[in-house]
Amino acid sequence: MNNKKSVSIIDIAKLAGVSTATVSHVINKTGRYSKETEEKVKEAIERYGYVSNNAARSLKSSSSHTVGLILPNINNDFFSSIAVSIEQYFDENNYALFICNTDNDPQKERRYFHRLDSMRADGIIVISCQNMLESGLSTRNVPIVLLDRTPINNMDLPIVASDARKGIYDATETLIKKGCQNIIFISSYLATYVVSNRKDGYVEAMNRYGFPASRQHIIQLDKGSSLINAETSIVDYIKKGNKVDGIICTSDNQAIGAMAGLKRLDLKVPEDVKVFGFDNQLQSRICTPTLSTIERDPTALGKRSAELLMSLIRNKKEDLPSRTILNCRLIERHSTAN
Amino acid sequence: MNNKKSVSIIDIAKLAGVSTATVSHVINKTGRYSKETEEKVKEAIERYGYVSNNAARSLKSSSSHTVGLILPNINNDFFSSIAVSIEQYFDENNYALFICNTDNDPQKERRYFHRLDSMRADGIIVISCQNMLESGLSTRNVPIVLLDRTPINNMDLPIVASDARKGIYDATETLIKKGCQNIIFISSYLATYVVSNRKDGYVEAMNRYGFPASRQHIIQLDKGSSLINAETSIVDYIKKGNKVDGIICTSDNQAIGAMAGLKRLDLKVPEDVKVFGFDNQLQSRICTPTLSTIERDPTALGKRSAELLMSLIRNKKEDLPSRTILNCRLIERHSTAN
DNA sequence: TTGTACGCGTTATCAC
DNA sequence: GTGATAACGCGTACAA
Repeated sequence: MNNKKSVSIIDIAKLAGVSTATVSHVINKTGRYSKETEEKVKEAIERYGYVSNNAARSLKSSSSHTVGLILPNINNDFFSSIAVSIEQYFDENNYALFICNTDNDPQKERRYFHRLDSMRADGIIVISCQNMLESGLSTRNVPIVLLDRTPINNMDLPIVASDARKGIYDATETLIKKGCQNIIFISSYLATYVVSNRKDGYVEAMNRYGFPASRQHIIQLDKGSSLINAETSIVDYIKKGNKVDGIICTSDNQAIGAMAGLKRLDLKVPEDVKVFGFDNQLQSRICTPTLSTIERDPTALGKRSAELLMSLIRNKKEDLPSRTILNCRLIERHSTAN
Repeated sequence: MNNKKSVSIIDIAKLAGVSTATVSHVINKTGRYSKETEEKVKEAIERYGYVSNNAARSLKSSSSHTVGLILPNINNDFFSSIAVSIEQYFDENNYALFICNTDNDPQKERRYFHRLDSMRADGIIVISCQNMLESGLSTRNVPIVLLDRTPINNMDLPIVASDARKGIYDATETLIKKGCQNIIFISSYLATYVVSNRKDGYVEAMNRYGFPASRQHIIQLDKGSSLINAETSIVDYIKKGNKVDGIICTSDNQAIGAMAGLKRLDLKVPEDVKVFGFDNQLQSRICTPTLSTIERDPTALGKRSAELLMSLIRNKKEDLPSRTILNCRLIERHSTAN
């Protein structure tokens, strides 16, 4: 279309008075050539601003030196931190990262899969928004690593995730040990498999200490702003006569919303109700009172998954862990103080 | 490497008993063919999970149906909102968006430019981290749109940005009209061209109303956490004996840090000091007191730049605005109340 | 509806 | 040890 000016390897070869093979060798530092021709070629490349055509390179090598990251929403601290971490790793290793935002739309996830496949991506890291993966994700044998979310049928793909179950368990246990008797669980609208781990952690801890954790102790929010939904939900819940002196949330925003609701009801945090958020997002340090929360380590998650994918790309399939589960860390702030 | 299974158009042609040309036509809905052959071809594609090879397609057409977005840091609400907006636009138009994170590193920005060039991107949107663009950014005539930040030499590239100068001017004027006598300006460590617009807005408003706006009224933060740096800077500044009853910041985090510093000095917001943030990030609604701020509209910025780029890609160079400047909106909350 | 030249870089083979 | 020649990968588009 608009690329009359495009300079190809052939032009460089002519200008340097050598063959295209030699130019290729100089560029890739393969094969043998004299210092002299190296100079000539490099000068020609410099003078004419030649940039090699990756399309041609990918066509021949069936590899684009590109890796895809499919995620639900970059507009989220946790995911974007993961993305930054992965991007850094691959940049250092001379791979480009293609970030694909699915907006939590399974259709879009599938489309991006095909596109990555089609552009000969060398590997894919997926934070899936699907409960169940389809078979035949990729026509070729592209290495795939599942990150954070683990669809029911993992299809033997390696997984890197954080132990949210354990994190929530610890948080719940902490509240119990601080004397809370009526701890409820607030969870997002998201597909069950995402939150089921977290709910399990809550239920396990409650049962372990002889507290009930039935359906009425669990508030499932509607889709929309978790901050606002949590606020109205907690107000409704307490107005109905339910007792609450502890809340475990599946996000910091839910917790902040819940605290706003409690304030409207003249309940004090942490004196009357203790609250745990999830993810240690910036706002947990800024809200009043400051929010205790559960930290997953997005940087570590990103790095681990990137390393794993790189090993797969390099064909070292042996000795690779099929599941890498990183611990969460409790961060106690004012919202759960005694 | 690892793609023994890769199915090409040739395989499909053989299996359907037609030529590759016909397969290509069926896929692209070009040319004419019978319903019958269409069925055969589609079935073969389905059965063998054929995915067309974009590398070959790009090689031939010199276009990848891919657009690049180069930005300083996805791990930032403002930029990631822009990215989401742009991604949606291109997804609807059947283009893939390649998001490139430069980490504010000019070297990396250049590398990504080359890579996009090399992979035959059809267009590029850049939020540059460079004061000055180099010439010869692209070997080919790739359409480029500058977004948000406007390097000194814009090289006649179209620009989409928000009128931060006017936004800051309005905020400053608002504080003046509320009776503030000693308004200072806190700006980030960033390269001057990014903040110079904003500083201009502050200086203009101050001068307009006869207030001094000299170097000592401007605090330039060091690199690092703006939240923490703003806190310590404002404490130092006031301890030195400087009077302050109004603060204009170039980010919400700076404002929140500044408010923390004021609290340490037992100064009350908004009674003793009124504070304006910038960007209307989530935390401005959550902090105490809630923060007045200046909103740019990332979604609109993204959409406008995407539309503009699309027009350029479609070769409609006429009648396109070389500068698109969107207004900012003041959002007044508790930190500037009377 | 098909045959086929083309786009461009890679790499194995061959020549000096 | 240096370098050239040419086949190859795969989809597109024009001529037939």
